[in-house]
Amino acid sequence: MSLPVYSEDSSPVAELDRPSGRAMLKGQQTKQAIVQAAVSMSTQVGLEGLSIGHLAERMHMSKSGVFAHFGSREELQISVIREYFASFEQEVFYPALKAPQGLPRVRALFDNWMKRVAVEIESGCIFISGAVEFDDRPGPVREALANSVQTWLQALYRAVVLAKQCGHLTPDADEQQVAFEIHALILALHYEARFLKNPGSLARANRGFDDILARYGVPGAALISS
Amino acid sequence: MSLPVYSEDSSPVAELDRPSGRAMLKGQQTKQAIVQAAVSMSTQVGLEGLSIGHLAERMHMSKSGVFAHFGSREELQISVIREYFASFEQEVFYPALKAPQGLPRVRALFDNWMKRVAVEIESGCIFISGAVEFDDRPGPVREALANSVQTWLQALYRAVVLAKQCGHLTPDADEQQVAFEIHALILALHYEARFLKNPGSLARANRGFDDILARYGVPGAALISS
DNA sequence: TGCAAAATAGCACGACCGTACTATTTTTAT
DNA sequence: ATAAAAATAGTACGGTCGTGCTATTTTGCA
Repeated sequence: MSLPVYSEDSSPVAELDRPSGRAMLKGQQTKQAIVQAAVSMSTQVGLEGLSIGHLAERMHMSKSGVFAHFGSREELQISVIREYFASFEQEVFYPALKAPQGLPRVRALFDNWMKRVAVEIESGCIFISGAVEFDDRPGPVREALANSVQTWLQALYRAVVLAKQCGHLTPDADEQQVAFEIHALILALHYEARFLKNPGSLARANRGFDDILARYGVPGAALISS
Repeated sequence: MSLPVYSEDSSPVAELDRPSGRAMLKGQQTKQAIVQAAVSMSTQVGLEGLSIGHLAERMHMSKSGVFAHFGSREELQISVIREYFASFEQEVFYPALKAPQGLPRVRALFDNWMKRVAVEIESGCIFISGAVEFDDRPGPVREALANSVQTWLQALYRAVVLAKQCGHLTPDADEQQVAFEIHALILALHYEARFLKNPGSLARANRGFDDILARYGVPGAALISS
């Protein structure tokens, strides 16, 4: 065995981390590949179920070879959370910024979120499984996880606030309430589709969102302004 | 050490299992006490985090002494689920049957559920943590868990159906949708209060329920009929 | 009261885990 | 090409876990 093969992802990791400057060190490439495999494993078995031995096996590396990149299991878990959050941002948050402020953007955020969760019905979601695993287990892992989730929920909340400021929502609409109910729909979808395998959950989450807009949205407002 | 002391619960377990006949065997009492301690542990660390060693320690018994009552870890977990479900039934479901059919009963079910979850914000909920742990881990434990949850959600659903039949809900109300959204509120409350420690979650779940009734409920209907 | 049965304890095994320590190989820069 | 540095492998240790096996203790009934 000469050099570790990144069997997880045949596409080469971006050769350049920073566009200018020296190419990514070999170790950094490997680390990146390990983290990606670790994310993939964690979605299925959770951050607690993630084991360095299994990860090494999947990477065709030795346990100590993998371990050396992180120095501790906790650091590995935190790296997983960071990577997962980054992919979430790229997939859900940033694309929605192309939609105009107000309801269109809120809807884009929700739609992108739904698309991702629809996939995660099969693969699992670290933000949900991690929340259960680190409920009352204080420490840096819990902090990293909670920060990531809060950051995302705050972004959603701000989009709702903006929508109200645009006049897309009725003046009595409580932005925190709206964000809470959107989050609720996603959680129920994940629970009922992934665990209970109830059909129709996806449609119900979508319908729930439409109802929220029907309640708090100003009819046609999103078409006029902005 | 003469006989195991049930330090977990000083109140003696019901001396008579069946009202007539022989008193409960000593072993059955101990088993019952073990299961109760196991439920208490599982709510905090999950069904996967539950270890026979820790359980034995808490019971002031030997590992093998505890183990002998169940024969396997899986059987212990299933016993925990059964016990948890039974307590859920006693606390949430049955008391709500005293409320009249229709919206009052739906509201009673929700209120009792909320009361329980409010406590579980500190202690944890096996139906939620277990769902994440046994997402894609087939086997008898997953089955027992999913069956319990489905039974409860079905009961909630039937109460909604009844409410619509009573004329307490508008004809266009989708009973499955209503049940889904109620479940969603509970899940979001648990997530945001227990994991994120967001204040105000309880009020938002309550407000969400009121909004559901405002949308689908026939105003004053619950006061007139039944 | 004594005896069979049930309950509990004691002990050991094999598996898996994170991780420390050392040796070897590969990479990087001169 | 070579030496320093980085990356990876090898090995071992202590810990925890579920569980099988065998003793011992406790219980319940004749």
